[in-house]
Amino acid sequence: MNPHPDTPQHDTPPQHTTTQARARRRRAALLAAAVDLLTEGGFAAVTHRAVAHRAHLPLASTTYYFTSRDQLLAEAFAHLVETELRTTRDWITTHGLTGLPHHLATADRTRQLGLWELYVHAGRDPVLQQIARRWTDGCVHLVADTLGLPPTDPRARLLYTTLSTLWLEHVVEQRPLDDTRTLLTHAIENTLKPP
Amino acid sequence: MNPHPDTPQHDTPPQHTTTQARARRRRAALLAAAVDLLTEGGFAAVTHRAVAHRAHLPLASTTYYFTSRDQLLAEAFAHLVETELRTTRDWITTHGLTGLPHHLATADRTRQLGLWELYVHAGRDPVLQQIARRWTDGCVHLVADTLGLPPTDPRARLLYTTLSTLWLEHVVEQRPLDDTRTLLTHAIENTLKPP
DNA sequence: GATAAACTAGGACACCCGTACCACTTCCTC
DNA sequence: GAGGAAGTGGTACGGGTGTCCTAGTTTATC
Repeated sequence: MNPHPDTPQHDTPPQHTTTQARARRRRAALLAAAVDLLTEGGFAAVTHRAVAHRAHLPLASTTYYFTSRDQLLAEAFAHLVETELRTTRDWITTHGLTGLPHHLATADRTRQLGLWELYVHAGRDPVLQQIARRWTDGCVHLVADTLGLPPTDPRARLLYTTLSTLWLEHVVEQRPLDDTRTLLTHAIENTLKPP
Repeated sequence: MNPHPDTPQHDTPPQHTTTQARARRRRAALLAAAVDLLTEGGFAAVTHRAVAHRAHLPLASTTYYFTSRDQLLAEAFAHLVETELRTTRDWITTHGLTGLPHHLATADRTRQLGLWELYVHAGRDPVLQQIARRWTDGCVHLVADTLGLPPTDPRARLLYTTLSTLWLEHVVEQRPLDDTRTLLTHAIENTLKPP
């Protein structure tokens, strides 16, 4: 939460931290800045200069710690996916699947937009594509766990497809939340009832 | 299909066409070029220069016929949506819903990617957002018609959510087509069987 | 303490971008 | 036919981009 996690101290160089630790912190700061920019302004907002400026680091640090912008984006995507999976898992375990619409309503919309933006972009980049698959698999696994089904159960897979679209539509089109809620309960009933 | 629909003829100006018709053709050529570029290289590929070059027209023509790049993108999106809806409707009426995976397999993947890319981007632009809503509504309507349901039937809405995700995943993640097929048949059975 | 390695910081390069400008030609209206 | 509007095409401007280069500083290893 420190806004200046590693501002260079020209006058008083750090003493009780090794430079390696400092470098690690800087790299993490750059990554966090990239994620933030991605969620705020979308894909095009993640530029070397913007990232460096956000992290309070010189421009060249971005090319030093990341070989290219693509690599930076890939790592940012992976980071975002992991964070989002963990957050959603926590939320579901305490509130259940039916509470998801409320989660959608309270969550940061631009953040979700950035995630989806990168997801679609993954269709044009093999590296990102692999992360996108991990994302889908993680979500399906999450749904299966919540329903007490094996991860390969097609019912979990199907319910996730509905969940996914409802989520995407909520983020992109900003449809009324009540419709999403009723549709979701419909879907859950459908997948569990007809044995 | 003519690669040079309106190449300027410096030496022999057109005679049997008025300039207004020529201008209309030029505008359409620019729009088509924008759609092509969008589907090929994604969002960032649609630049004034690239569009003009693709349409074999001078750079300034893009700013003459479109007030800004945003307007050009919006019109390209609308055009793409309309075309895609019509194409899919034709396909479904002749092959049925269960044949959709085959349609996905044969359709131009990059084109679909461009469509989704723009769809997600619509979350950041109110004008595009409206087009995105029209797209979803059109798809739901299409599904409802095929199933013989009223357009407001939640079952059509739900089936579309599954369809949508399967489609998106196929385009982005390139999952094996067989899984998509079996999941789709599952979903169709689920939505129609359990009254 | 010397030497190599890692890191920092600023600037520069070449490129592409959206858009504006300006002569020029062609068409439509009176 | 005259004059204004519409359309055409080449170019310039200011700005932002990814990446590279280089000189300086700090740290780790011998």
